[in-house]
Amino acid sequence: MGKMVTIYDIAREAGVSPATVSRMLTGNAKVSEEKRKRITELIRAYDYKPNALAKGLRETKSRVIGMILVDFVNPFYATLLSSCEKEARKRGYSLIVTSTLGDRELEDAYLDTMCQQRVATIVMVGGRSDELAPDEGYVGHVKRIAESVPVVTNGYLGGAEGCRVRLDEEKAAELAVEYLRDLGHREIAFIGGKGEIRSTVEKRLKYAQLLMQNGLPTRKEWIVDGPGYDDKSGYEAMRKLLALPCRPTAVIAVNDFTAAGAAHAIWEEGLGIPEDFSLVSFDDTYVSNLCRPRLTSVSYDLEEFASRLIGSAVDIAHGRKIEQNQVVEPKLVVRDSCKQYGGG
Amino acid sequence: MGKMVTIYDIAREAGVSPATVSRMLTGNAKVSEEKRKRITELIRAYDYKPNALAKGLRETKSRVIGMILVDFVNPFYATLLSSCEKEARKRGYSLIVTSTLGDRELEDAYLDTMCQQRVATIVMVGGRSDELAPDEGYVGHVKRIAESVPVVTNGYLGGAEGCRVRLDEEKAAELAVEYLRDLGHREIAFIGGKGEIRSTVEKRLKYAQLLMQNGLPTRKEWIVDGPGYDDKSGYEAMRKLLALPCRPTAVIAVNDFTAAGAAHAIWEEGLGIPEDFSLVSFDDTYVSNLCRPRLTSVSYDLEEFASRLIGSAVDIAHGRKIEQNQVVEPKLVVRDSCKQYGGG
DNA sequence: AAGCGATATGAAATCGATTTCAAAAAAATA
DNA sequence: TATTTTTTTGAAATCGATTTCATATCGCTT
Repeated sequence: MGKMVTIYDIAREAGVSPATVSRMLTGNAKVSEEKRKRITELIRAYDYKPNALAKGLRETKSRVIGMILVDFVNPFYATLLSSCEKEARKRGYSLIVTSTLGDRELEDAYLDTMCQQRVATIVMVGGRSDELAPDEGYVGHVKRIAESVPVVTNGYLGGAEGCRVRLDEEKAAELAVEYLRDLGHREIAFIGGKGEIRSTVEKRLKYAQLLMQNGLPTRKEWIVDGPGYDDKSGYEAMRKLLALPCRPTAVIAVNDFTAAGAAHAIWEEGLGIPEDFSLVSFDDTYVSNLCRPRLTSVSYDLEEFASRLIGSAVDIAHGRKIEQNQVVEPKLVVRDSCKQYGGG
Repeated sequence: MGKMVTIYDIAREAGVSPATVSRMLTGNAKVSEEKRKRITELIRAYDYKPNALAKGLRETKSRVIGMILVDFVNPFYATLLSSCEKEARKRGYSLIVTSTLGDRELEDAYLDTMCQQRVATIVMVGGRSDELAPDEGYVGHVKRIAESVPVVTNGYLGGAEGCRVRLDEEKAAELAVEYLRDLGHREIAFIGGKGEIRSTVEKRLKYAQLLMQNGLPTRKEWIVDGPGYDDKSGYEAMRKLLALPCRPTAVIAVNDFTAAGAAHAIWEEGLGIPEDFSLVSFDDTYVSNLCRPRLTSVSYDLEEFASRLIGSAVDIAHGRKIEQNQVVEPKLVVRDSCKQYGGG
C-alpha cells in the first residue's frame, strides 16, 4: 500500500507549519483566509485523510464506540444494531461490534479488546450484565473495565461509571396480560425461554403477579420454559401446553420466534389462531408480520432505545452530564392473533 | 476516566526499558526468564492494556477490518456479519461495521471513514460494487480508496488492489430451475426485486437461459420484479402472477422474504403450497424454516463465505499471497414447498 | 587469559496528529 | 509615530508502542 499523505506533507507543500494545518482541520483556532484556501486546495488535491489512530492516541480516546450484543441474527438485536449504527454515525462515531452468543469468556475477552482499542464508550446489551444475578467475578470485571472506559448497558451496572438504559419489561408484560384480560381471557399461559435472563424473569414475574391481582386462575403448568429462544423452543413449549388436560385459551410468548413456533404446534394439532388460541408475543420484529395471522406483539421503539444508548455513550465520552437511569416504555401493536374470548 | 497504565509504567516498575517490555509482549525478541517473570507479574498486577492506537500508529495499520454491508436486519447479511465477526476474532481482528441501506453517498463517506480509521482491509458485500454496472464515479472512488486500503468484495473490484469473493448466482439459479424441471414443472415464473442488482440479474438471466435450453415455455409476464426485497414486494409480485390468464405452476423467488410474501398471496387466493404452486427461494435464511410449509431454498454456506472474505482480508493485510478470484458454490436445501407436477 | 561470536538490553527515533508556549505579525490605541 | 493589544503562526513536546542501532553481557573457544 502506498504511503499515505500526512499533515506534514500538506504543511510542507503549503509552506506552513503542521500546526496550522491541524488548526484548520480541527477548527480549534483561527487560520488566515489565504492559507486556509491554499491548505484546503492541497487536501483535496492530495486526497489527504487524517489518521484517526494518531488523533486518537493524542487525545487518549478514539471516536469509536464498542458494542457488545448477544446475537446479530436475532432481528431484535439486528434492528437495534442498525439503529445504533445510524445514531453513532450521526454523531461522528463508528461502531466496533461483537456478538457473544452468551459466551461469558468471550464477553470478558471482548471487554478487554475494546478497552485496548481505546473505544470512547462500551455499549452492552444483553449478555451477562443482563442476567438476573450476575456473579461476583463478572461484576468485578465490569467495574474494573469501567475504570478505564465508561459503560452503557441495559443490565446491571454495579456502580461502575456509565449509565443504564433499561426496557420496561414489567410494563410490557402488563400490556400483554391486560390486553388478553380485556378480551375476556381468563386462562392465560406464558412461554419463556432458557435461563434466568432478566428480561424473561421480569416478564414472567409480572405475568404471575397480574394474574393474581386480577383474580385469574394461576397454574404452574401454564408457565413453560422452552430450551431456548427460537421457534423450536416455542414449538416444544406449546406442545406441552397442548398436552395439558386443562388448556389455556391464550398464550403469551417471550418473543416472536417462540410465538411462531407455538403457532406451528397449534396448527399441527388442527387448531387455529385466533379461533382456538389467542397469541401475544414480545419484541415486534418483522417476524410478527411474517406470520399468518400476523402476531399481536408488544413493541419497543428501538430507534428510541438506540438513540438513548448511543446518545448517552457519546455524552459520557464528552464529559457531559447524563441521566443515570433511563427507561424505554413499550407499547402494544395489535394485529390478528387474538380475539375476544367466547365472543365473535 | 483514570489514566491508563502504559508500557513505561511497567518498565519503570520492573526496572527495565520500555523496549524490553515491548519485546516481551510482541515476542519479537528474547527476554531473559528473570525479567520476563517480573514483567508478566506487573502486567497482571496493574491490569495493563496495550494501547492499540499507539500500536496501530507505529505499524501504520490497525488490527481492525472495516465491513460495509447493505443491511444488518436482513438475516442473510446478519448471519454473514455474525460469521465474519467470528472469523475476524479467530484471527485477532476486530470489526468496524456500517450498513448503507443502498445509500451511495453513505457508502462513499464510509469508505473514507474507514480509510481514516486505517483499517487493515475493507470488506464490502452488496451495495454499489454489487450493481450490474457501477458508474464511473464509483469505480474511481474505490480505486482511489484501494490505493491506501485493500478491498475485498463480492462485487466489482475494478482492478483495485484486493480480491473478489463472489457467490455463484448462476449456479444457484440452475439448482432452482433444474430441481423444478426434474419435478416435471414446465411453467416456471421468476420473482425478482428492485433495481439492477447483480445477484438478481445474474439469476434472472440464467433462469431465462435455462428455460430456453430445456425447451420450457418462456413468457415475459412470468418474470416479475417487486418494488423491493421484502415480503410485501413478493406479495405484490405474486398477485400479478395470480392475475395472469396463464398461471405458472412453479415460482422461483429471489429471496426468502419475497417467497414468504408470495406464499401469503397464494393463501389469500385460497390456494395451497405445494399443492397448487411449487415455490423455491434463495438464501436459505431462518425465514425459510419459519414458513409453513418450510421453503425449499438455495443455500450458500455463509461460514465459508465469511471465512473466505475475512481470511483474504487478513492475508492481504499481512502481505500474503491470495487467490484473486474466489467463488462460493450454492447447494439446494429441499424442504416442503415443492411437489411433483401432476404426480402424487 | 585473551578474543570471538551470540544474546540480551537500553537509548533514541519513529508513527501522525494536537497543543502549549513563545514569538512574530497585524491591528488598535494613544 | 510609538506603543499596546490582539491575532496568526511555528517550534517542539506529547500521546504509547515498536524498532533500529549500538553497547553491554555472557559463554565459549583456543
